[in-house]
Amino acid sequence: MTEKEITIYDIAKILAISPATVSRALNDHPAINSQTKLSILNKAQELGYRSNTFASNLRRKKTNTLGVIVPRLNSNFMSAVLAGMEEVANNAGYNLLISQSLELEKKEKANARTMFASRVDGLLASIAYDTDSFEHFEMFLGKNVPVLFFDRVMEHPRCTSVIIDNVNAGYQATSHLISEGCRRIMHVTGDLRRNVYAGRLEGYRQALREKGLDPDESLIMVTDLSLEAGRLAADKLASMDARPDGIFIANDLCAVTCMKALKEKGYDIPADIAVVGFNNDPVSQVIEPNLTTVFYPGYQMGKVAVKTMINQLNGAQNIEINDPIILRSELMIRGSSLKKG
Amino acid sequence: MTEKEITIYDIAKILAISPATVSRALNDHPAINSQTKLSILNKAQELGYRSNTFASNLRRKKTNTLGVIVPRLNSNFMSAVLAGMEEVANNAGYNLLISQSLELEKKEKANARTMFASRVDGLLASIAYDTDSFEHFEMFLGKNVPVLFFDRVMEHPRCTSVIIDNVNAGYQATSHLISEGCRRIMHVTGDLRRNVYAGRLEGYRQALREKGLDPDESLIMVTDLSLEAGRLAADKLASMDARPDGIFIANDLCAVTCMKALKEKGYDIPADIAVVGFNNDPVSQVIEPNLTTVFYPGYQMGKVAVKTMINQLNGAQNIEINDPIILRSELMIRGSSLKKG
DNA sequence: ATGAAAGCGCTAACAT
DNA sequence: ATGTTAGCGCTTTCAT
Repeated sequence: MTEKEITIYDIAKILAISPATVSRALNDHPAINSQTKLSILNKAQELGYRSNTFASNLRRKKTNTLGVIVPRLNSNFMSAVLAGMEEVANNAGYNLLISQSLELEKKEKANARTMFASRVDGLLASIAYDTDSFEHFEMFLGKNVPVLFFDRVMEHPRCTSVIIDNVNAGYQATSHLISEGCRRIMHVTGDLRRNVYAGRLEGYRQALREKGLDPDESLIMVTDLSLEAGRLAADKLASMDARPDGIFIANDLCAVTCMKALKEKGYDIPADIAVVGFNNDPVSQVIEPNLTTVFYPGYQMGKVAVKTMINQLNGAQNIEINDPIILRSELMIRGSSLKKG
Repeated sequence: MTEKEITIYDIAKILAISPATVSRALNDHPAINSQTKLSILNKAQELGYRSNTFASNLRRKKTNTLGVIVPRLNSNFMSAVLAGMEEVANNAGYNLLISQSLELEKKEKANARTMFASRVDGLLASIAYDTDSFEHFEMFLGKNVPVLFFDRVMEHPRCTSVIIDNVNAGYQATSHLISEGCRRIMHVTGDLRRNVYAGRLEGYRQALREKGLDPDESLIMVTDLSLEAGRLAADKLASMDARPDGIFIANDLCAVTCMKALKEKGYDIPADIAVVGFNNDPVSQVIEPNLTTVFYPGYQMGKVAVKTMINQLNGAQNIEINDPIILRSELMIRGSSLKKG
């Protein structure tokens, strides 16, 4: 039933030339007569030839595939990252093998193994909440397959990172709250093993210290940033004696749930309590008042990550020099934090 | 620099057996002595052997890769679908090559070409808003590569579909509004070339007719279901002489924006106007009042789609008998539609 | 500018 | 239960 696949031998035979010439023509080899090349290309087209990537991969020991492991696909941010990655990858002739860890180190490891077995040329990863070990990435380095981290990164001398300046973003968010008159600012964040959350917390502390506000550790709440966590944060806030007048939450979805809970409790946002989120998720513009948040360039991050990876694969990039690549983020000021108007 | 890759020949030589035996052992061939198998497996492990999928693919003319094309990755629904697909695929030894069309037929076609060139064993697709042509799927069928559609499907005698009963879901949603006392129900939907939207509209009409309510075509609004569309829907509703008392919107995100706009205009939801959405997106539980919506089993849909595909690939499924597979959906009744309490 | 030929690593038909 | 062998389709050195 299946139509026979056309190979370069078929084309060679018909054109009475050698397979080598056909292969060269198809790969745009310079030393091929342009007439010959043209006739080969035409014939290939006519016969519906498609190159057999396996034979090619087998021969060249390259897969032209990049593995991507993300915590979850279902965020606006990740979707933007992937769109950016795909664009650059496609243009450079690479495929993407994408998988999600669902925030579990265990699944992340399984994904990594699959990628390894598939012999991806490079691996791009953003790590799960609970990942501690680097071991599942080590095997790639062992085979000289570059590993690049983006957003949620691991420090490793041989791995490049593409990130935003989380410290600065946290600093901006907190400074903004302070400048709006907040003096007691709560911070809800995620697993501090992850750079993104540790950084934002650090920025929060910096801003407080700089303005002479004493960081009160009881105002810091480490959660899983789930919707439920947002509700819990509101409960905690409401139960405090010295009630906070501002709250900085490291994730918009969580922040939105928190806002909702606060409103139910009768708080006026921002008058009673100002709120700042993180991610510029669409919901930030759905909730009322609209949520002040930190935009971060997912699309660009995806593009930069893949570009960097491909440069490394092409040897254009010195792998020894792998300082983190830091992208700009931006505080989007909206109603939820504007006490002063 | 790169460590030498271990092949079955290396293992064979060390163990003084033939490569064929090694291959069989590694593939769990029944006719292999369990002692031999064990020693081969141990040695493989010890040497860090990994099978070369290209050589294997080349030989077997199979890639063990399924292509997946979705409109967008950034929805809760799609992310659930993909998680389901991944689980089944991984367990069956298949990889997933995932790409997004961003709702553009043009990109969908480009994605399809990439998948084709990558020789995926099967293609799973949910089609873009504006796709008219089937041509980019035809090439797969030409090579006997099965194509399965899920959620947003195209009718084709040789393609299986995995869907929910959109007509029934639309019927349930609308009937619910009617039973809550609504008499003039607006319907905001997406491109009617897509089964999901056409079906929901059909269900809406059925429910109205059944209750003796005359479907008023001016109450039907075809949009791109974007956030902006939600605002426009609210504007339209407010501008109508005979004002609707209920609205059924075929997408939660759009519904939420619409609700927000309605509340700004001073409408009381559900008293003035009852709202029903679609998808059971997390935002449906963030907006106030919580949004009544239709849950639909993404995770299960993904699992079923891949299972069906793999069955077809294994010849276990008769490809000629490909009635659509219909999954259950469920109306989640919440505050936004409860006029009667 | 083109060709001959070897070989990438694996699998499967056939043989024992 | 195990071995022999051919070949999947391509790329690439070496020759011409």
